[in-house]
Amino acid sequence: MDVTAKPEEADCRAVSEILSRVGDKWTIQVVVALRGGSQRFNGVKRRVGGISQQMLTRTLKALERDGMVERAVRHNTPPQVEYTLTPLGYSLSDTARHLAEWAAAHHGEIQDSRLDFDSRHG
Amino acid sequence: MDVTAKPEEADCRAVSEILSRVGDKWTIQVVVALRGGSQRFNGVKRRVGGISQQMLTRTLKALERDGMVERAVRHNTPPQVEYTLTPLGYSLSDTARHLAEWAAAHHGEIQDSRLDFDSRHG
DNA sequence: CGGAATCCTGCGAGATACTG
DNA sequence: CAGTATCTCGCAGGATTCCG
Repeated sequence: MDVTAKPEEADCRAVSEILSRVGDKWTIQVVVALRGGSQRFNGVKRRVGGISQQMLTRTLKALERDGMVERAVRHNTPPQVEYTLTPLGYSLSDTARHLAEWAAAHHGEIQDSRLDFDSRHG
Repeated sequence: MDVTAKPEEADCRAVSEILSRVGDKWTIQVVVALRGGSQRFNGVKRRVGGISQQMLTRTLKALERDGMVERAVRHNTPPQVEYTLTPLGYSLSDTARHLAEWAAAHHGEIQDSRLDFDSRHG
């Protein structure tokens, strides 16, 4: 964050920073999937649904790097890896909840506006 | 929104829905740029900084379609087009503020976690 | 000034196959 | 089970040019 920037500009950059990090297709869904508690790799995969192993691997690694999830390995056969949300990860999921509430509250308005717009234009 | 889905799943889908709509590179920045009041096309362009006319045109049109901004045309020479945030657009910018606060609060933690992670791995 | 039309590019992300 | 390694493709988004 640039301390010399004006508050509003800082806000703007901050938001776009998180969005570019968190606004991808899977990150939030994975975080939400982990809210209930620790999950193993394929457990998360099942919960998210539609995600490829590759994207899940990437997403989890990125989240681990950012301190959002913790990775615990048990060296058995078959191997087990548990993923757990950190407090930071939880706080992100709370923010996500806020987004979800906004979406639920205004989804109808948006749909209507689109229909109206589309009917007026071609 | 699917009413038959469980609450958590609904949340999850709702979040990813908004994110896929609002999580692009420019939407939020344009909304934030309009918080101060009505702006003309190139005014917004200057405020956002780094955006191409094409992307600004697209972003504004999408926001108009969703009922987030209003477009008012004055047929003079030179032509003038004013863009204004609707109440719905304002409410989105408030949600964005929330995201910004989260980012500001945890940016340091994330940075530290990344440095730590990168030093332990390659 | 405020766009529309066109071209071009990199990256997000899916599918598949292989490994420990 | 939990990954890694390629290969591929679509599309977000940049640059440039043209129009009323």
